[in-house]
Order: sequence, then C-alpha cells, then structure tokens
Amino acid sequence: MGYSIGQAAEKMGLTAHTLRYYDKEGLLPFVRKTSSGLRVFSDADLEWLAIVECLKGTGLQIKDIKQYIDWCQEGNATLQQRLDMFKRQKEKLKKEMEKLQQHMEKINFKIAYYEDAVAHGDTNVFDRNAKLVMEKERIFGKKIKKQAV
Amino acid sequence: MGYSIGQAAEKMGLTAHTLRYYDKEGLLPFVRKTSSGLRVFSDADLEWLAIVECLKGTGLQIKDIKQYIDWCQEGNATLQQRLDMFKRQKEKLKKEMEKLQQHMEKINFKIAYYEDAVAHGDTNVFDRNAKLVMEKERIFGKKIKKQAV
DNA sequence: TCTTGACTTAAAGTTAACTCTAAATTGTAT
DNA sequence: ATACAATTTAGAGTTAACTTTAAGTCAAGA
Repeated sequence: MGYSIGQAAEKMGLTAHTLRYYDKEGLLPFVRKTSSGLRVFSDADLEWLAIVECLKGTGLQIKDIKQYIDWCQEGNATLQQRLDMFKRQKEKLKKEMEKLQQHMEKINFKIAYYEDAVAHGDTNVFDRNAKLVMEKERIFGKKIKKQAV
Repeated sequence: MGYSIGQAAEKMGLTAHTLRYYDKEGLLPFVRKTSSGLRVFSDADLEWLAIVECLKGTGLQIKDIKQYIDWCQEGNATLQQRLDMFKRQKEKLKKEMEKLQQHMEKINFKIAYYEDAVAHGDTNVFDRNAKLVMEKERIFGKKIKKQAV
C-alpha cells in the first residue's frame, strides 16, 4: 500500500533525486518514514504530488508552492490568500495560453513556408516572399539569394 | 531610422543587457554598428528579434535558436532541417497547450472550491468534500478539521 | 567645454531547479 | 550469510539565462 521513493518517482515521471529535493524544500511535509528512515509514499501522497506538478506546470516557483503548503497548514485564516493565489495563477495561465496560440500561428506559417520551399527547391521564393528575402539579403549579404527565411 | 540598444530593448520589452547577451550568443548576427562601435537596430532587426522571442517562447533554448540562425546562413541545403525543427516545435507546443488546458481545469476547480469555502466560512467543507478533508487530516494532523485544501 | 547619461567590452556573480557524489545504511534474493 | 540493489544524508556541482560590475568611450545639451 506504500511506495518507495524510487517507485513513487517512476509513477510521477520524476527522479528519486528530485523527490528528495522537493522534500528538502518543504514540498512534501506529509510523506511518512519507516522507523529506519526510508520514505513511504501513499496514493494520497502521489495525488498531492500531482497538484504540486500542476502548480509547477503553470509557472509557480517552488518557493511559491511552499507558501501554498504553509497556508494550508495555517488553517482557515488563509483561505482568501489561497483563493487569490489561484486567481492570479489563472490570469497568468490565460495570458500564457494566448501567447502560445500566437506562437502556434507563427510556427504554422513557417511550416507552410518551408514546406513550399522544400517542395519547389526554393526556386521562386523571391516572388512568393520578396519582403523576407530582401531583408535576408541585407542581413546575410547579397550573395545568398532566393532563400527561405 | 535606427534605434539604439536602449530604444530597441524598450520596444521589445527586454533590457539592453539582455540584447547584448543575445548578441554575444550569436542570436543577432545582423545588427549593424556605427564606426565608433554603437549598435544600431533597424525595424527589420526588431522583426527578427520577434521571431527569436517566438522561438524562445515555444521552449527553444538559446543554443537551438543559434542553430536555426546558423542554418539560415548556410543556405538552401538546410531547408529540410529548418522545416523539421519547426515541425518538432509544433508538436511540442501542441503538447504544452494540452497540458496547460488540463492545468486550467484543475485551477478552475480549485477556485470554485475556495470561493465556496470563503463564502461559507468553510463551515461545511466536510460535507462537501469529505475525501479531501480526510486526506488533509491524515497529512496535517487530526487537530485541523473542516478546512479547505 | 563640461557634464551627464547611454553606450562599449570582458568577466564575474546570481538564481532556480535540479543533479550528482560520497559514505553509510537498509532491504531483498539467493 | 552474503551479496547486491536501493535508500539515506549532507553537501558539492551543473546548467541556462540572465544580471551586474568595472572601467572606460561616446553623444547631446547648457
């Protein structure tokens, strides 16, 4: 019913080193130890770890996650702080998702551009994208012409 | 028609220090200098910088962006590499966006949970979310009860 | 001309999040 | 019983991406 640090690491896609590091940073105040000092992770511990990973994935730093755990341990007096924190994270996450969407559009343009360039041996790039090529000539020198950017 | 490093930094939302760092790392091989050594950024340079920022924003490391710039300078022989690179980035970006979407759902749940807890003074948390509270009791000790997690 | 603020380079310092090492201990499979 | 693999700790090392410092140079206004 309990997992060793190695098993827990495998389940979470992390390393045992990383789990010990998290523990040292106060992110795992709940993990039990055997009488001889070995850590024992329960399924509930892994669920908590999943929340830690979620917070980390949305851009929270480890010290901020520690703050959240501290708030949890302080009791109901910190409910509002925790709510505010999640609201801030949500706004951050929304902006990040919008940014990634814009990046995706740029990348899609690049892929279309290069697929065409590869297919046509890049022979008519100048016609298709004169602006980019002229810019490129200025940047990399006049010798390189008709080339995708 | 040209910008100083400070003006360019301001336009891009970066610092002059960062632009010099990028230059040192080979990310700005196109930026001109005056006879006395001052960098001069053109509008085209800023467009290139925007592409660099896009690549950085999708998770590319600076050395990988350098690789892309090197490929651009090598000419048409590297068209396929560049296409493959953008395709890899697109896959990475897609996975990242899916992950963020899942994080967003978790955060929305947390916000709903804490808004309710704050509104009701957390008096009936045990009824609403017995599993979480029981888990919390095990983790933080029996003394703290009826508290949001 | 003088001052002041922006710029230059090279190099050292910082920060976050691991990542690894060493030396000892523990658990498990023959 | 004896390997051998996994675990423990403290602490050192790594990496990426800045960030700051030092010592000087350049450019524009009074």
